[in-house]
Amino acid sequence: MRKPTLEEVAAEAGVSKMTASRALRGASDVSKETRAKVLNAAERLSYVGNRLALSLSSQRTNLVAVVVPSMSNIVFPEVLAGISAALEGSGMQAVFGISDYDPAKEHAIIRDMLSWQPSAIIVTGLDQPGETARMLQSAAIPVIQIMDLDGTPVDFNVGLSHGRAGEDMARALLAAGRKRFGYIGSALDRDLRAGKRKVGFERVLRESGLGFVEQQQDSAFSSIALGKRLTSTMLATAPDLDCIYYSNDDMATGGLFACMELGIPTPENILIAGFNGLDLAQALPVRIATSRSPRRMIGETAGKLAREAVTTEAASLQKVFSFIPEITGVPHLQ
Amino acid sequence: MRKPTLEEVAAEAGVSKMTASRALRGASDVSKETRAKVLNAAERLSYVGNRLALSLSSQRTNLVAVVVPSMSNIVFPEVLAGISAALEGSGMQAVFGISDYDPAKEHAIIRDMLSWQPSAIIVTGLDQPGETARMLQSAAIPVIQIMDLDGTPVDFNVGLSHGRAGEDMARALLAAGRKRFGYIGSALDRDLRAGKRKVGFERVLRESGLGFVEQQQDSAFSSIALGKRLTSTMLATAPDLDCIYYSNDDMATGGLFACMELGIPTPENILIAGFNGLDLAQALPVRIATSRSPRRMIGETAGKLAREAVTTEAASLQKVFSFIPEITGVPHLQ
DNA sequence: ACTGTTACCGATACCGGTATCGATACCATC
DNA sequence: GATGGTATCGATACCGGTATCGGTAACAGT
Repeated sequence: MRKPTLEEVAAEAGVSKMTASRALRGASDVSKETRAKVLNAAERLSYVGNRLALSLSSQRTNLVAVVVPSMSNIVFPEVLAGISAALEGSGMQAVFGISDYDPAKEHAIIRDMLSWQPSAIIVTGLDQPGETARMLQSAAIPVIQIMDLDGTPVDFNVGLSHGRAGEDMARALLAAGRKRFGYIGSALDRDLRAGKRKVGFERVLRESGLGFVEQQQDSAFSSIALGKRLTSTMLATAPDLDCIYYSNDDMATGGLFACMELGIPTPENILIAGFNGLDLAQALPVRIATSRSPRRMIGETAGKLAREAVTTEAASLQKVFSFIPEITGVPHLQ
Repeated sequence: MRKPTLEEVAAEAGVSKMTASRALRGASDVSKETRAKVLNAAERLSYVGNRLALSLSSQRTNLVAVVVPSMSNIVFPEVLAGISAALEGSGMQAVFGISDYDPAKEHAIIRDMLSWQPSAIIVTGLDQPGETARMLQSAAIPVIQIMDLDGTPVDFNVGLSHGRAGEDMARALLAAGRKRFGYIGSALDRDLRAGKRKVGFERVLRESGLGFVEQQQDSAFSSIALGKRLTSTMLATAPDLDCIYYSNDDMATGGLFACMELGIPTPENILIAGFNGLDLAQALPVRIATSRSPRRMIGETAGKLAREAVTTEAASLQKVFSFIPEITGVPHLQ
């Protein structure tokens, strides 16, 4: 009652294992009649090939390992969908792992993934600890680091500069005439990219002799509810802000909802600014300012790169793919 | 420059391959000194085991294949996160695939997944075509079908009755005094569970001698933007509705935003009802009615089940796990 | 009739691990 | 000193495929 093996299919078809293998793979050295016999036998036994054996034997898995930090907002699922779409039809398969923004867990997951001998690996960010980076390096497969560009990649790099994204947003908001800034973030110790955006933002503020008038941070991960709560708190103590920069759109959306409930006109009194350009942010009854991160595009690019990197000579491929997020929803730019 | 094999580690440590294998796995038949030598050698060569070989040899992969239809809203990512969390520390690894609500693609993906000889497989829904169901059956591994309960499971079943969820929502809305219902959905031909909710909802309406006064459907997949657009259209031709049932919370949220922009008071004039109980829906400045689907819980249950099913005798395990979504946001029930 | 091609197929050796069984050394026991 | 038990290790045979090379048959050319 076990699953049939190639050997059994071959026996059923009255040929050798090797011939059966060739027939099923559509190799050329098989006569039409033999091929038909084998295909037929495989059909009868409802044979499903064993990729463990295939991969062990052929020394290539066509697996692409993907490690992302989170699945709790829509950003990384969209990246995964992009990767998955780019891989479709190539015979390659993505395998996902979630690190929960935990470097130790990330290390363990990457190690685990590598033991499956993937043909390429896609990891989020550039800030892996040295030990992890070394492990990636010695894996002898294409390593594609995504989302972030601020740092030194192991190999390939697809993403955007979050420092620059923060700077650009700050410049846009200053150009829109805002002066009294608040910042609301969450889990910045773990979401390093959000931290980089904040640093970039602050840098530009300082250049104009400004800074954050008020800050609120929480160790929990970002969510609409958290953004709403922190915003209410902040506005209670600092009602004279004219702009709040959030760690991302989820938090910003919460901020907008808080303003709506408090009856504070946005963007007139307070301009809400986030990051990501989520569909949600686009559909909101009141637009918020945001930087559209090309998440899907990053995923697709990374997936395409994985395809190419396993077939093409690595040296001939572009190493860095840089995207610049478009800023939308800043009133006077519209 | 290839990756070192167990053989090489053994040579480095001056023992046989078999002894090295035992030492690395922490088996008992190895002296402390030998074990140390092997561990040391493995460390020096930065050896990473080859799970292909391990799994092929030991005949168990500890892989859990997971097939979901979509990654474009937060629902399935949350399910995946639940599965992933439940598997953590068990030595089992989840492998995800996305079917895009396409039965043919689903069949291909499942076939592909099965070729990796997973220890268990989790698929979404109960409505796989016969061919697919047969393939699952003959895989001789635990099959866990999630999300839906309305149908005949192959093996294990974790989810909720969407028909009943639709009925319950209809009853709640009727009890709240609503009478003129609209329905707005999307891609019902593909998202069968949304269709089942609609059917259940309509069944209850009919029992009260009612029905949908107006319907809007689109072949595109659900999104906030689509919900917003369809709602605007519907309210233009049928402004006298007092309740709109949506295929899910994304669509409903779009509906709410449309009402806000049109200045229609909700829930006073129009009660917006969705499905899922997304965090978003909870945080909205105006609450919408929704059924909280236990997505994370379904994922965790399925993951836990996968763990147990591979170690425990299948016959001794509960086959069906039924969840009943809680309805929130219906005014007079609060 | 003999040789050379071509088309097709099978035997064998892997891929990198683990299961299993047997071998060896050492010690205690009678 | 012979016997038996225990601890430790290695040889061998797989797991289920594929790569590689060699063999056979059929046919064409001379």
